[in-house]
Amino acid sequence: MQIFLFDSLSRKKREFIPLDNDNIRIYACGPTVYDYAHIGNARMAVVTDLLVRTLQTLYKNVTFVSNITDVDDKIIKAANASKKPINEITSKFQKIYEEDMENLGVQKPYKQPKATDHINEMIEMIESLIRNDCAYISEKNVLFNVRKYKFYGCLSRRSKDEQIAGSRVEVANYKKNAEDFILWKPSKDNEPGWNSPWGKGRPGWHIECSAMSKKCLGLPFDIHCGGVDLTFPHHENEIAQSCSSISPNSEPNSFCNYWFHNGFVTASGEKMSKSLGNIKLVNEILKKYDGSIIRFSLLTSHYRQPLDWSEDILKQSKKTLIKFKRIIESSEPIDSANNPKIRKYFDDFLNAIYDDLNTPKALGILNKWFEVIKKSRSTEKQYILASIIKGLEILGVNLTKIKPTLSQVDNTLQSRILKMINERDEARQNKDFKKADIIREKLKNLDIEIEDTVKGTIWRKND
RNA sequence: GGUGCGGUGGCGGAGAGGCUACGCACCGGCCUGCAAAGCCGAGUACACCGGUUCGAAUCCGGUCCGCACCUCCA
Repeated sequence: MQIFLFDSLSRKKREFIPLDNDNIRIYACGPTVYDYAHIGNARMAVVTDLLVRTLQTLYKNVTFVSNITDVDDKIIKAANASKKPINEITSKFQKIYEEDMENLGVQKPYKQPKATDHINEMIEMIESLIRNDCAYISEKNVLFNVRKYKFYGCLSRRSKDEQIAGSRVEVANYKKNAEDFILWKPSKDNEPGWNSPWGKGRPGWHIECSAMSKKCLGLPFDIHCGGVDLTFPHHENEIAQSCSSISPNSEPNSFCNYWFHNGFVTASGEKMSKSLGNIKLVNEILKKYDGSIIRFSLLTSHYRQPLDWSEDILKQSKKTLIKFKRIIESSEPIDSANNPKIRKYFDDFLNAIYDDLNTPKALGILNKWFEVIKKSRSTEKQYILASIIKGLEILGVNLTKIKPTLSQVDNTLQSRILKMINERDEARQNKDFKKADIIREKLKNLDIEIEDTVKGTIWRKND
């Protein structure tokens, strides 16, 4: 079985062929830690994590590196606004990010390099670019000369002239060409700065990923991941820098072999933005829904498709997962390790995932199996069930923590509910169904749903 | 203006020339004091207009609409 991935550079689905079978190397542009992570950040992390897990089914060693951007204009702004030191902001939000992602079942990257720990590597790379005549110094800035890289635009497919024509950005007068981008810029007094051959300054945005991917993985590596919005200019510039630092006009694949981009998350069909006030924070959603439900929701559509986020997706996912949880918990577990009978079913699932991570198709297969299990009494059904469990494992969905409800009910309300249920049970025993129904109605008004089972009456709070 | 992605049943969402996924909701039935849950069953679809073909949601041409990027942004 082979894995196929859509490569944004060639815009084709390509079979994944590792550069080194014994070590698969992946890099993903990680978060800028200046605020809470939103659902878009989460999609990127979850999808990349799924890619890693998928590769791990076929390859023993998968080295996944994802950076933390801890020096940036937005961070400086956030620090000034809150009047707190920069590292207090970045360490706080890095911690929150890591906790949130852990809740979503995202495995920790093998390495999580911080930009501020790699200033020297960035300076070295900038020096090599100057040496290779691809960068120039202008008014204490160091800029990359886009005209010196003949493949510039290969990823985003933009011609330079067209770009300039429609550009909304004002061209700084220290640039030779409008598209040239900053590698190093002087720091103002109140900004963080490092000594460099060009004076006290700080790095431009793009150079960090080039420097850290090279340092942590070596060049070239297998797959570079990120959100589609990063295609231009961030990834385009990374290619230009990384390749030009090797030697002028190095081919794009001297940097990395596959480009993996995930689609955007929107809210009510529009981009999440602070001005619209429609940013959905992972931290907030986690208060109401288990991380596995959020993760599952993110996987209900294909990773390259746009995803319009809504509470409906969460509700539906929750239902589906509770359905799976019930059937799994009511069945006897079997040892699933390398059982050929399981393999037979499980390969169907794997094939869907191996086909450019087609999670909706894979989920469809899981649901079909679910139907089979319901109808079948044969021993075959336990193999199918084991396949469902294995499938959910690949998806990184952990059912153990999912409860029918996550809503908090305080003790007073709880005892009140139990009292009412007792009253109702008494009424039912006395065949006073009218009274019983009135009590149920009252509970319903408190958002409490009840269910009479053989084991007695159970209740849950509706979200 | 340029670049890219997309428009599939009430909703979500795969598929990519004949096998018309899948889930949620809805409807009918079983079960139940009644509900709920569970089970059984039915229906509804490929933005529009042309063309190719025995056959198109899928290929070709055109039209309309939506979103994103081109500026920090996952």
